[in-house]
Amino acid sequence: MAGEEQDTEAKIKRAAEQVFLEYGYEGAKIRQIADAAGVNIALVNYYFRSKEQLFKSIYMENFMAFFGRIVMLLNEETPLEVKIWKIVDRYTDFILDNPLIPMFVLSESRNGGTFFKELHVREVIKSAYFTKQLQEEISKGAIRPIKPLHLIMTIIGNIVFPILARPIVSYIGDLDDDGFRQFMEERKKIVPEMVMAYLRPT
Amino acid sequence: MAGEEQDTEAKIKRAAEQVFLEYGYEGAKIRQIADAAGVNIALVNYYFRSKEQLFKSIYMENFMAFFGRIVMLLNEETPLEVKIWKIVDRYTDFILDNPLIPMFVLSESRNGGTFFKELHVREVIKSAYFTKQLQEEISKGAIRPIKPLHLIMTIIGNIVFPILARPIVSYIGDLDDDGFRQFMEERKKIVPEMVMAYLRPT
DNA sequence: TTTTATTTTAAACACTTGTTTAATTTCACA
DNA sequence: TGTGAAATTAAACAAGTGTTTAAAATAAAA
Repeated sequence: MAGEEQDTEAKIKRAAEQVFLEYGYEGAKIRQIADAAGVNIALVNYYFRSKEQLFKSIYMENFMAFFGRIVMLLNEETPLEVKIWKIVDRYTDFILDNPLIPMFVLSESRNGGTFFKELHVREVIKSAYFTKQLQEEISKGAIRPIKPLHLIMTIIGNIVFPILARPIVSYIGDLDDDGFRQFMEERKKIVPEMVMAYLRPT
Repeated sequence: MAGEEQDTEAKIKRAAEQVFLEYGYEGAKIRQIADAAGVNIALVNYYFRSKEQLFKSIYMENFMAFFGRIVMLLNEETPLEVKIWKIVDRYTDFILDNPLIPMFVLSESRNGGTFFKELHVREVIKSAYFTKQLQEEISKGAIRPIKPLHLIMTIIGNIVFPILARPIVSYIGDLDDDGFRQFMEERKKIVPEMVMAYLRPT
């Protein structure tokens, strides 16, 4: 079975990611991570020095997955309306495949845990093609004026919020897993239509 | 100074609410709560039996504040468009006054912590006047068809999501407290306009 | 094989956790 | 004023926490 087993360090990291994503920093326990990885607890510190350092590396990766995906989609060189439809479609799929990432990334950034600043996210956004593209469309009078941050918040919020509120949404709508997925699929049509209805000049 | 000091039980509960809202269930420590209340740690269990029970009562109250406010606004007997403008305005103010509630309510409901089911929220929504009103407007052809849950998610998500992502939003937009508040004020106009632009038949 | 470095382990460490106990103080009321 | 219940406290408890240590097992190098 050559190649089936991965090296210990990767095994620990994979286990830690799963546990951190489900329970958060405070809720995750080193022993639980070690158990999930099938290794001795001392090995966790042997490879990663401390719980905090292990957490940080995992947080960074997930923040980049969460955020980098948005930036990537925003900067594709497609016409604005096509792009908006595509963002909603692709990002919804991404979030459905990784439903724990948004709550993890957002909830762990509330109490001073702002080491995402190290990633220079602001510069990435400001220099983004999307910002320029939006400004041009506004200048042409093709769409109504709106700040990029408002548009991004609207698009992403409409996709991500139902995931964050999923237990409540599923309960209220009486939805099982398939039902919830279908609910999200329906939003792939509603959200871009709503955004475009707003942007189109009257 | 009669009436200035409240009774011990209330003092503990107020302190616990503040600590739980900021740090979550796992992050909050009994000793921190007792310190914030200025009482001996044994008193916390004396009045509330256990951490879990204290947490639950606080969670329930905040869930009701978060959710009851929505239901209340949804069920006012005003024309639909007026109502949507009013919901966004009032709920934004509510959330700005209680910015920690959304993350608290949502993040603590991810891991099986689903005791909000005890509150019979589903029935409240289904029997809501809003649901009926929406159906009537659709039948009349006054607005385009949409499921109530989609409309509610869209409205609430557009208000609440920026609050959940506030550290990131503030960082990207380079906003201080006033700047963020102004950002939210701008949304009071954008969100209802977007929703109405979608709902109005072509 | 012998030697050296790397990896893994069992056990303990020092500290924090929620909770309980038993004694003390406070206070209403007879 | 004296009595008993309620409120409060210091201290301890048992279990759980992240981390470290020192020895053992494994792998690599000589």
